[in-house]
Amino acid sequence: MPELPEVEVVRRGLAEHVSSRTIRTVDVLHERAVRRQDGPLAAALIGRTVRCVSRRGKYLWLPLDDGTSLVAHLGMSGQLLLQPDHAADEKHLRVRIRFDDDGRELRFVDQRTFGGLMTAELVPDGFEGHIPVEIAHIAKDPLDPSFDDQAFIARLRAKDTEIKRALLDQTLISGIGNIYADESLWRARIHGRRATSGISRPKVAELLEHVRGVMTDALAQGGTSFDSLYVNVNGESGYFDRSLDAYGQEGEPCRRCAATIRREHFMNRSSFFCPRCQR
DNA sequence: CGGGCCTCCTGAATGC
DNA sequence: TGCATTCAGGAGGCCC
Repeated sequence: MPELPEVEVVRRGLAEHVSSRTIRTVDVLHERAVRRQDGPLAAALIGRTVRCVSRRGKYLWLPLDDGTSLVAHLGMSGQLLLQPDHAADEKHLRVRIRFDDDGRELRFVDQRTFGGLMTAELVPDGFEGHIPVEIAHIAKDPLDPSFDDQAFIARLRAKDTEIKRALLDQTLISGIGNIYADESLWRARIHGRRATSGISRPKVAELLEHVRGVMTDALAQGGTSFDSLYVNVNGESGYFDRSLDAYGQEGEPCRRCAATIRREHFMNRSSFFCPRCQR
């Protein structure tokens, strides 16, 4: 389940291996893997040179030499792999991109097909930088140096919703999924169903610091548990290697107070929390 | 307009 | 043992 830290690990791996390379062929093996695309993906990509690899929240994009970009979202089970041309196709290989050189090919592999690729024009984003127009509505993520803490705190407190819903709202703050939402709320000792409007500014600021803390911790572990040389990035294996305090810990003692971690249904998924620490 | 529910999908885990 | 059901969840779309 790739969230911001896992996607950042992928970004770093890709940046090292696909920057400055020119695309020669594109094979789409599963139509669903291409989203919101105007015309064939191949037509938009062949002959283009990759400048670098950027990320916002859970979205990745490769700026190209014609002012467009190749945008990727891993969804639930997506992987971007760099493989030798002769390597056997993965069972869920969806898109194959070969370059105009002897290096490895880029493969988009996705079992559940919740992820996808598309091309999008780059549009100016603030004072510097550009962003694909299709994801311009995605908020900055908390590891972005230009993330505005005070604006985030004000917007969150003005919302009429529950705090966990707000953390998962990618137009308010991006990069947080179910796992990091639960972990951040546990660290901040806040129940996910608390009303955003009822949480003080300092408490929201503290929660934001816990979001950054858990992501930074995960990124440090992700960096060591993945082999960046091969970019065999698998969100699930990284997640299982991580030590979690709340998510998936139903029935286990809370590491802080020893109360039993509980699980509740929330938004058609699960929430894990400590009933004593998180009132 | 915005909150919040529904849906897409496949394979592992669970139930009987 | 085997078949059927449940569960996992990111985010666009849609309803109210």
